[in-house]
Amino acid sequence: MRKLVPMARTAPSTPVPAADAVDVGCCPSVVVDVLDDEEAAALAAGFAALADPVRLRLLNLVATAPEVCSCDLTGPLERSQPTISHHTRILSEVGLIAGEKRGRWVYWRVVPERLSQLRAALAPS
Amino acid sequence: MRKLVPMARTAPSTPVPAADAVDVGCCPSVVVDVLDDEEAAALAAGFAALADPVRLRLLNLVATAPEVCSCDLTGPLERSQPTISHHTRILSEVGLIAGEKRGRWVYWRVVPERLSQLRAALAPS
DNA sequence: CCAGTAGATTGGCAGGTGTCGATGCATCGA
DNA sequence: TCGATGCATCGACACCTGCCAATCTACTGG
Repeated sequence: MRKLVPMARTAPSTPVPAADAVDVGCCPSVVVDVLDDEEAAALAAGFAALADPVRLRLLNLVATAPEVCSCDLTGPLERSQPTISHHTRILSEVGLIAGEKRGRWVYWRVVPERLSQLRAALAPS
Repeated sequence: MRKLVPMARTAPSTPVPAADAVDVGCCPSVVVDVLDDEEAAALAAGFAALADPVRLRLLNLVATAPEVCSCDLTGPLERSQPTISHHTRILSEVGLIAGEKRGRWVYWRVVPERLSQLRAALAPS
């Protein structure tokens, strides 16, 4: 710890008096709220799903079309079918995409609400 | 591949005609643009920095105060000093926080512009 | 100059992650 | 009914990541 600071700064013991009370009720923000361990873990899980280039491009492909079949992902993403299945699974487990099986194929679409939640977590207000 | 679709859907070959031309020039969006490998990798690196509960809470502590000393992070985050140093390094390497050394201490603050960039990548428009 | 302190670095370990080939399961067409 | 196909699962491998103890570096105060 330090004894004296060369510049005046707010005490870390009182970061922001009562900002968590203004919480919308659905999406805590990293910037304005005070995160506890659970909230941080939940948000981290969401961002972890976005922390891979292949998954980001997969999400991108699904987002820029009404819906996309799994079979149309292996080509553009240049990954094997099991790998694509692995990534769609991860994205769907955190609720970023949702799949519907029709016949032999699975069609994916984005879940914009989930995307908005993660985006709100980075919002300054 | 499939021969016939049970429901009409847009061809994957033309996801969105010319959306990348409307790019702001600074922040590609997963939802509206067409991501290439480099853009996806850059974004993924940013989200990877947010994909850890300890780092999220660290960012949270720094964001909810004008600036925070490293020595004031080990306590709330309940991690050793090398681990805190490890996390501040990762967050600063992706530009989410910036540190300034004053005397024996390093004071951290958030870089809101970088946060906005990542947030914009999740924006629907 | 020297002892004390804040922070960075190193080394090592345990667990997680991305990838693919092989295989299993369900569905469709013939 | 049977072969073909789209997708999920499994097993294995290489790599990455979070963590800490020990150590190093830079700065302060005496």
